[in-house]
Amino acid sequence: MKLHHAADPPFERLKASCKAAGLALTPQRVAIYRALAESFDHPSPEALFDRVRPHMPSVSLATIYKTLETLVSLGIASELPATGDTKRYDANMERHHHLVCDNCNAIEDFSDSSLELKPPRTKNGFVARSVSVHVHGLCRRCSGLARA
Amino acid sequence: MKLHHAADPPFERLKASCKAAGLALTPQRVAIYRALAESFDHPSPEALFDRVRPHMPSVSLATIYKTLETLVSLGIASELPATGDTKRYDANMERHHHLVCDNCNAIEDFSDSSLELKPPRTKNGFVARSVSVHVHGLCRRCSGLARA
DNA sequence: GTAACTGCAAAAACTTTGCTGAGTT
DNA sequence: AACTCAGCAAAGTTTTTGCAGTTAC
Repeated sequence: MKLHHAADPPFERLKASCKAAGLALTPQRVAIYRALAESFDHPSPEALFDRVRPHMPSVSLATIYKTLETLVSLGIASELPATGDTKRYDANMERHHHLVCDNCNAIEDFSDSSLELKPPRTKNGFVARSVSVHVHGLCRRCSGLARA
Repeated sequence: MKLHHAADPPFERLKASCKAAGLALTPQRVAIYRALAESFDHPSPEALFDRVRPHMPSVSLATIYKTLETLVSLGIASELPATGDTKRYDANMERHHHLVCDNCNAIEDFSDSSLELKPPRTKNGFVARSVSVHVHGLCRRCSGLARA
């Protein structure tokens, strides 16, 4: 199946971003960005590695790290503030917030108009640019386990 | 000077928590918790190590790590969600939010009634317990540098 | 006195870097 | 053809672990 045609938003987005920055559009970047864009659990580099490998067995973990850094610098992915041992990434650049499981460290997106915030502003010399909300608690699975 | 008398809230808090949990009140725990409670920049383990060492030259970094984990399990400190290479801790357990500098990774506390949030609730199987807000931007120093 | 804790050093886990052959433009 | 990039392996950080002597209770 042919996936790299025009109606492939992640591919087009990556292509445009690379072109604008003068970077090569390599198969690794395509595969890694696609895997990230299709993930909704904010994967660690290692998790992304495991998802890309089936499609591209030769890929290396070092390339995952380098590529994630590249995607962040292109502005099409971000590193999430997270607790725990590894970095976590997200390709969803729209405004959204996070549900963080304090037990298993899973992170899911959510949007909630009751949590809409006033626009960032200046505070005490600090120049605000964006706001993110973390709701901590227990995810469905862990809260179920806790009850069992 | 005598610091361990009754009018020493951090010491009393730690003492009570240790007693309740059946843990020993060691000089290391006292020094580390005190250093954390007196810090307002959400130090990394390494930074805390540097602050404790002048008072207790024999302390080891491994003890800092173990003690921070203990303080979190006692509920008198927390690990912050953070980007970057190291963990960050906070002994301020009151509701407050964070200003995160995207340039130097400094984290400062702030409270703002305009950011007061509705109480946590259940969402899609997720059981919410607390909410934290991260305002990203540039701290006074970095925004000043950016302008210079 | 007993149980728990610290410091040390080694190990493990995570991330970055330098280099060379290969791929993109 | 020039330049950039991926993969490998080694190095660098950060964090955890095991153990023996020491300390708190």
